Amino acid sequence: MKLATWNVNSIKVRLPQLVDWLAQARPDVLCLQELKTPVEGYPRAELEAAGYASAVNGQKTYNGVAILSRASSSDTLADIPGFADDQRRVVAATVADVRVVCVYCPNGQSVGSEKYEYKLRWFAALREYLAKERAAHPRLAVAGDFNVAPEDRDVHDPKAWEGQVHVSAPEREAWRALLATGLKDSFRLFEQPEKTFSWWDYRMMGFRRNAGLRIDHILLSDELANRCTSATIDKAPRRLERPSDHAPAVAELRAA
DNA sequence: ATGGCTACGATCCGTAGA
Repeated sequence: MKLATWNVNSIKVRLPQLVDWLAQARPDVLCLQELKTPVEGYPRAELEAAGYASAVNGQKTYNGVAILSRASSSDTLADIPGFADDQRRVVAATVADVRVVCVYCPNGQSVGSEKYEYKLRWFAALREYLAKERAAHPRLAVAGDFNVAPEDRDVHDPKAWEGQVHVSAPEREAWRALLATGLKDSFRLFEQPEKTFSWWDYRMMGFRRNAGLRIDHILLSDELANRCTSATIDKAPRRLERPSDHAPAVAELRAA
């Protein structure tokens, strides 16, 4: 099974690139973030024509997530149960024998801001929810835009970013608390090239300078981590005209 | 130089992203 995640920064703008990428990469499951459209505007028919079913949790203008799958999905769940939130950031579904949770974690704006406090509250709620998913599903994958660079090697310029949002100690602690529910960062199961990132600022020629962060992740329960044969970031879509500022992360699992 | 793009929905600027 090939699992992927991609923050597309508007599914309407990126639909042609998305359809091309699906045809070329042929993931079995793709988690999408920042759809920026309500479910009524979601291009379900176009993606069905491309061979993919969709579980969608949409919202006008902001946020919005979906799980695309070649096989049909079941037991779809929108949002974090019991966490009052008007931002559509989570959708979960079961595909074949794998429970998939797609997340668009809050940005946090700046350390100490109201949005930062929201980010930390949100991560605490996500952790409680994932602990339950993990207890119910030994084969669990959690994929998305986490808006956290877990370690300094996930940051192009750790000195410049020190203490900033995406790398601050409380955010990294919240990240480790997610892993402590029984999940592994698939990317770090393998030797990786240095300075591999998943997001680059649109400004200041961020991509050309490889001034990026690794903030898009695929977490796997132990059972799936044991089946994982590769974990990569596909930079090709970031090179296109009018790209998303994020690149897809991909993890491959061998059959059980 | 604390800006610089990009998307959106409101209008020709403000909000948000990271």
